[in-house]
Amino acid sequence: MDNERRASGEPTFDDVVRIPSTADATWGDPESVVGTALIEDVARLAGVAPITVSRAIRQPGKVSAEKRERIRLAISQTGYKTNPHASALRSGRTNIVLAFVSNLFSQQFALAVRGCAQVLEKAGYQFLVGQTSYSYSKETAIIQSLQALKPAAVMFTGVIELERNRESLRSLDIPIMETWAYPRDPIDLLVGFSNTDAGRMAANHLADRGYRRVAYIGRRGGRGALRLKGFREVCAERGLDFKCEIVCDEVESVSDGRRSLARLFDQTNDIDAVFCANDLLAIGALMEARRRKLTVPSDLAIIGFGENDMAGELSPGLTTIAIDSFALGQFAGEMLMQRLSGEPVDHPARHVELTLIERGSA
Amino acid sequence: MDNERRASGEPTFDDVVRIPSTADATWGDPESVVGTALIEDVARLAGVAPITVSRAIRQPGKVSAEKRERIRLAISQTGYKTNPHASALRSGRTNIVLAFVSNLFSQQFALAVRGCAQVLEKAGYQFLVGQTSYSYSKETAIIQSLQALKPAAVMFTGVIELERNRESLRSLDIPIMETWAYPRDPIDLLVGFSNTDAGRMAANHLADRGYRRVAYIGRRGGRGALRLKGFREVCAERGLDFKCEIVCDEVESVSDGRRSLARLFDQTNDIDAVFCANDLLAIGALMEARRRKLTVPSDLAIIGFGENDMAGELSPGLTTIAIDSFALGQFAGEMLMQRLSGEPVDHPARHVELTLIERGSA
DNA sequence: TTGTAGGCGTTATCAC
DNA sequence: GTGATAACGCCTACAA
Repeated sequence: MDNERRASGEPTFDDVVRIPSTADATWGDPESVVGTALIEDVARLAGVAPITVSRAIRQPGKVSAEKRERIRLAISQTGYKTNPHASALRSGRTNIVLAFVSNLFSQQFALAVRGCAQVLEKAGYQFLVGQTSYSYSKETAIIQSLQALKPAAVMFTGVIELERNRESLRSLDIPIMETWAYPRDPIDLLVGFSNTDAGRMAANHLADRGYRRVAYIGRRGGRGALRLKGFREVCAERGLDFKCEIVCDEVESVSDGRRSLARLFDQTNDIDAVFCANDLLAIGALMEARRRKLTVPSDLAIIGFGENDMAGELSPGLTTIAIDSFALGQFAGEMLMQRLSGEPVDHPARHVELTLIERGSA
Repeated sequence: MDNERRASGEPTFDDVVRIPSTADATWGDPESVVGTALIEDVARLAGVAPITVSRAIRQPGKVSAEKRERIRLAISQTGYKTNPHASALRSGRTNIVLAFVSNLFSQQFALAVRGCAQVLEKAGYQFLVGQTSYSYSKETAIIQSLQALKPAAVMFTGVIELERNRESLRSLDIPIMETWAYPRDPIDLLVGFSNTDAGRMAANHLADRGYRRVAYIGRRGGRGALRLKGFREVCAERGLDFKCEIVCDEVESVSDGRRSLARLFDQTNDIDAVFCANDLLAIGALMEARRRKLTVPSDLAIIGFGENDMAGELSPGLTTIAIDSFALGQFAGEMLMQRLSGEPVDHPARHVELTLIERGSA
């Protein structure tokens, strides 16, 4: 039959694995049931009032062990699940933690989100991710909607720049986590690093290696601007000749980096090193340099930022400034957990280390 | 001051851009207000009953133009936002669409999610993403929670294998989108492609190019198994010698591919081509081949799947089987929109094309 | 086209 | 430690 379908240009069906229900007792909770039980049903079955069931779930310590056990049984018999909307409406709380990334494409953000999710999901929170797409209007809309959505906490892979949004977030009165930068005045919690120092490290490294005529490729705004600021500071301090800045506002792909290096050479050939605001751009630049038969690093040195997992696999390997994004996410998760469980947070702003990884490219 | 901080080993603060509130009238809705207005407040201000406000929001056609205008004004004066939990509790509906990806790391999934989000957000839905982490137990837990969460629709970058989960999803009675495969019996809606055909295409291409001793690197389960099935079918049909399968259950990074090719050579040197279940693995294999001074494709041909954005940037370029993930996501979004707006969906299972992109590696 | 009445399922509050 | 009562904010059902 597949052969007939193929002959007529139709796709072959995939024989997707099906795992029958009988086999899944391993994963599901054994006694669960399809129907939609209410707290009242559980209460009746356990011979208690609904509120006691609610307490047994939220504050087990306040219910006698005997009733707690009866309720536990009744819950598993009925397959009862709390209705999160009813609960949220009455209590003003949910167990949802939201993370917003500017860009789902970034490996670094994905790692951080995963690290944070791992910590919070372990504690029973539901972790969901949204995109801000580098857009202020979308960020504003999202932050407006948080007021009514009542998440337990919110995390951003970035810092919030609009004062009004900062104010809105503060007034939510929930833990707010900012990351990926090191501002003086975070909204609430912070796990980040100094982008200025990242730029400084890049310039210092290039200066140490004897490069003198340098350029920058990256976004004009946000963190890119901070990295550039640090970079230029050190250029001035150490007498490097900052030749040129290539503004590249699409920074999500290798081809953006390749095109940017091409644009750079349209402007000048008189450079010996380039700092790329992230590793994807740097890898693209590396590719373009190779295409132009330039030897890296002797004809052109390239240094990146962010430790893409391909950085070490290329030849020459990409010299870059790494952060441990997964650990950053875990720290963020742990700090959020402290707030959520009412513990005092001694240091609401945590710094994570930048590490220069020297490979062949600079 | 920064210099002192640096001297003592402390990080430099980032001077993050701050955009004051006065400047953001451009982005926010001009008349919005901080406070938490209720539908009742809007109704009073507009001189109508609360239910009329509700109608003006949900079914504007059923409210006279004059009142609609008064209500619109009152809403913007009060900054009223519907409470989604109250709304969900009463109506059993939300405007949240959830997407679940097995792996936030994949460029392809990120593109698909973005395509889908773009369509649904335009229509006013809130689009959030969760991770299933290739885990059945987590997938099951997530699907259980959907019952109470009442999303407007759900999308998966994959198909659901556990019968019980398929049943749970069906009983939600909301649009369910599966993707990334082409099964005979999707749960509800499908935008996918034949993984079996992808494997067949790979084998046919290798056979056409004269390669005879082939191997496979990829996951044992899920779509990897389907691609392998198609690949082996054609190997048998065309007399290719299938030498070896390297099971690699971590498929998220280039280094996994590199290690897998090394493991392959531990088993046999007698191969001339390898099919990698995704491009990240294939790129890793390419790196490892280069490290071993093998010439690609004459010593070893490599073919991938999925069109990572670096595939075309390498040299030799990676020959791969591409799908347009962003378009897939958009199709999925459009199909979901049809269901959500009550239009009939003529073809609930849509097929997207596989395209063999021949570059240098095979 | 508009409005009235009532309840969605849970939990805060207060009383015992 | 336990329970009765009421209310969270909105929208369905029905009536006018």
